[in-house]
Amino acid sequence: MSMRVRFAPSPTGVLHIGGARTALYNWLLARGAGGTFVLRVEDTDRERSTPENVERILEALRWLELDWDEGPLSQWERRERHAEAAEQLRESGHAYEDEGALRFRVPDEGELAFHDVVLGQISNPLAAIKDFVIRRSDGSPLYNLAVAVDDRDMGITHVVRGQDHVSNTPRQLMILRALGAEPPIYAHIPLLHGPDGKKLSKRHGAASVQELRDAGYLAEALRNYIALLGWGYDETTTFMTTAELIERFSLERVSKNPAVFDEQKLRSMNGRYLRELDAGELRARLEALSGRAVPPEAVAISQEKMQTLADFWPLAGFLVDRPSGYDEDAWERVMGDGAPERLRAVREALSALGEPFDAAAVEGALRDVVKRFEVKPKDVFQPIRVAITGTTVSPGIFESVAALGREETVARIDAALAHSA
RNA sequence: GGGGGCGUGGUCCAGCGGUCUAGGACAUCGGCCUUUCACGCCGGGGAUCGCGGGUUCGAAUCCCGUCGCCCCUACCA
Repeated sequence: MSMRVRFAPSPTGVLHIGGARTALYNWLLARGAGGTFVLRVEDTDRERSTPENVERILEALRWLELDWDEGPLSQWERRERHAEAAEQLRESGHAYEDEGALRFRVPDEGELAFHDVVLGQISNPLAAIKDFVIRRSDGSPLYNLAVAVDDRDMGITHVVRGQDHVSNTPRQLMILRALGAEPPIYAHIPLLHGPDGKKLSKRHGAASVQELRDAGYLAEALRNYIALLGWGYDETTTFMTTAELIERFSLERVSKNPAVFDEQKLRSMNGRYLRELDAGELRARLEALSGRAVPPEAVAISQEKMQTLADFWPLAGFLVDRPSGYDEDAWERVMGDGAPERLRAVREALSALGEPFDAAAVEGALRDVVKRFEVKPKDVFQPIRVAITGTTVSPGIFESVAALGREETVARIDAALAHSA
């Protein structure tokens, strides 16, 4: 029997990080074993389970590059099967009618034990589980029934889901057993918390893959980071390609305790992925995210300084648009005594510069000015930086000036000079 | 209340009875580099492994208790 794992997101239209990690673990498991990764929707809430919401989830999964082999089967298509199973359970005496709803009968005593791949042996006294509703009075199925029936019908062999479902497992096991079905292998992975120890939510900043994508994170970096949230390969490995992740991932090594999502670490890892990207590829991604054309030189001089694609704009956006104004703080600090005079000298030097107007030539001209005025390099460079970018933070000044071009640089210096007057 | 699960520096992960004076990453601090910010490199601080017992020559690692946190206990998923 080949492995079949399934991911069943809650179709709220937003793929939360926790859900993304669950999907990733399922996907890694299936890919690593040459098995099948399938999707399905089992949320019976009509408000949530809309085609639009489901499509948004699928988009997020596609962006993460977690391809699936089938599905998702919509909840509504399987309604018949759920109804049949409920009826079967009623007829066999495993369930009974209670004020219109159908309840599953749980024995008053006894013990239900099962093996969990990450948690080990888990045992529950049945006395602690009340008879539970499996079909509402309006005839619609409830979660525990739907899951059990779907797992059976789809031949699911491995169920990897959040630890909040541990307590539901005995109920699903009882339904499966009453239906005469073979139970799958269960693995419950730890939950994700925000920095305050509470369940991760929007209050904690970016909490969905859609938000992370828009914030300029790379899918491959996110996969790497998320994989490490509850799993580790060995003592020292942090960076792994997706191929390595697939090869090395195993449920047995998944941690048992809840993890806290730390965007700073994601940023740091993303920065490294960004730096290792081919410049052309990075440019393509910047353009895809922003929908704007990005000059190759702008990418080249800012690549080593960004951590996310969004960082590009404050860093090198001055090469695309003329800054709308000057950062007040920066202006104060840099445009003090003598700065205008030095800027004028820079202006003349650059104007007089021959071709090619490249970083090396610009450096020569600017260092001449430094020498002539007998000041520190930054006394010349920082005013230029503020003049052309509006701030004190930018890529290297020679590269920046060369990338901007003589004409535009001079124009911006003139504008700054006018502003200081 | 009942049931279940978890507990290693601020965060994530490693550690599975001795090689642990507990390792790596992020964060933090200091230094180098230097035109800013980063990157990179070097170095530092920070954990009596929740706490208390026990087993053992020896425990972060095994056992018991205790405390804390989380989950389920819905005609939510």
